[in-house]
Amino acid sequence: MGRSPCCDENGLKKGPWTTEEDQLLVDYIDKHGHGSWRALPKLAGLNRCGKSCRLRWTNYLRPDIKRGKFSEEEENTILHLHSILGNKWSAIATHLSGRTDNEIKNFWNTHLKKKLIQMGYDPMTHRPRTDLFASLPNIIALANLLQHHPLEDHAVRLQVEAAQLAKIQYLQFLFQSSNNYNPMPPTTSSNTTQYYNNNNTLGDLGAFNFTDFVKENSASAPSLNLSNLESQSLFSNENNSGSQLLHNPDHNTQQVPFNFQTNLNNNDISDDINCHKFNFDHENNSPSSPLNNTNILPSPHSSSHLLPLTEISISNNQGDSSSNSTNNGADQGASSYWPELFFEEHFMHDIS
DNA sequence: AACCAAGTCAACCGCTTACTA
DNA sequence: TTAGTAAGCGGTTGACTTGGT
Repeated sequence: MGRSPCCDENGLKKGPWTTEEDQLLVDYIDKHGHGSWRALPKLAGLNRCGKSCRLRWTNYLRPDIKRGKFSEEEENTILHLHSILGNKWSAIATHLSGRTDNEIKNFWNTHLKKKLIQMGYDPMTHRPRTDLFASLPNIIALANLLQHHPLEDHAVRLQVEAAQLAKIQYLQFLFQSSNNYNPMPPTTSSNTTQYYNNNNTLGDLGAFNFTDFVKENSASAPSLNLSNLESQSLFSNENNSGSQLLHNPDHNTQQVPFNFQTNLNNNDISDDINCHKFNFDHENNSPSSPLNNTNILPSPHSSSHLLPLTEISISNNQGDSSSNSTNNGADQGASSYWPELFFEEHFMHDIS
């Protein structure tokens, strides 16, 4: 496939558009429509490349563009859709009338991403961040707190939690580095849980004996006992509500966060997305998203402001052009099966 | 008032897919 | 089937703005 020639040639103008150029473009499109973008600049009397004209029109001059601050509702919608679609800005934009993909992308990068990070959540997976470096600001804040309010109960408790977090993080690191961790579903036929490397073979540790691990650690972590784990269905195929795993022998399906699992054979997934249960899972006490607890997400029944999600495809995106640079959030959510369960809130509380 | 750092956002770049001859 | 072109997309850049010192 050849690349379209770039506009550097012929000394075409680049950079910010003037009002005169805008007017020329608007006038031309009003009269003739855009037709071929490549041919448009000459016909419209613009010293720009067609691509530049198209961008200017679609991102700025189009009459149906809504400008100005994003409303709270729009913000919620973006968060909601991003948790499902990842960085599919154009797909997200189709559900926010008047907003362009570029605008949404900018808004995400400058506002929403930071917001999630500040709340301690990974903006790509929309899940609590479990890496030590992500927790570092909290630990530092804790240290400062202790300096100013030494030995307060709350501060002491936080300190203990921070120390435990560091320990757990170290454990996780050991497992991952030993196994070249790959989130194949753990086998449930016995208490021996096997972990696989990228070739779907056992990693260096071979079969990791979860039972032994639990026994060894249950003294310091009360929730780490098998009956607890079983009752919480962590290792059951049923009711994996906190982080649902899509079991599929061909390994092409992905784990989708927030209990979201769409029927891949169904083109219209709007019902799945709009009506899916995104709320905090009280039964298992396992929040799977920052949005669950904080009501940032619109409730499934109040999402009437969402346009139908009829064009969204959550198929295997391996061949998608957008996959060349960064994974979308849903993809990344699939990359950590049990460690994330392991670090669920009840675990963290008990282990501290 | 001047400087600097951080934030914002329009525009560009480079890639991909779709379409067509 | 192949190659060229058009258009769409997401990431990145850089000019501009804002706020702090």
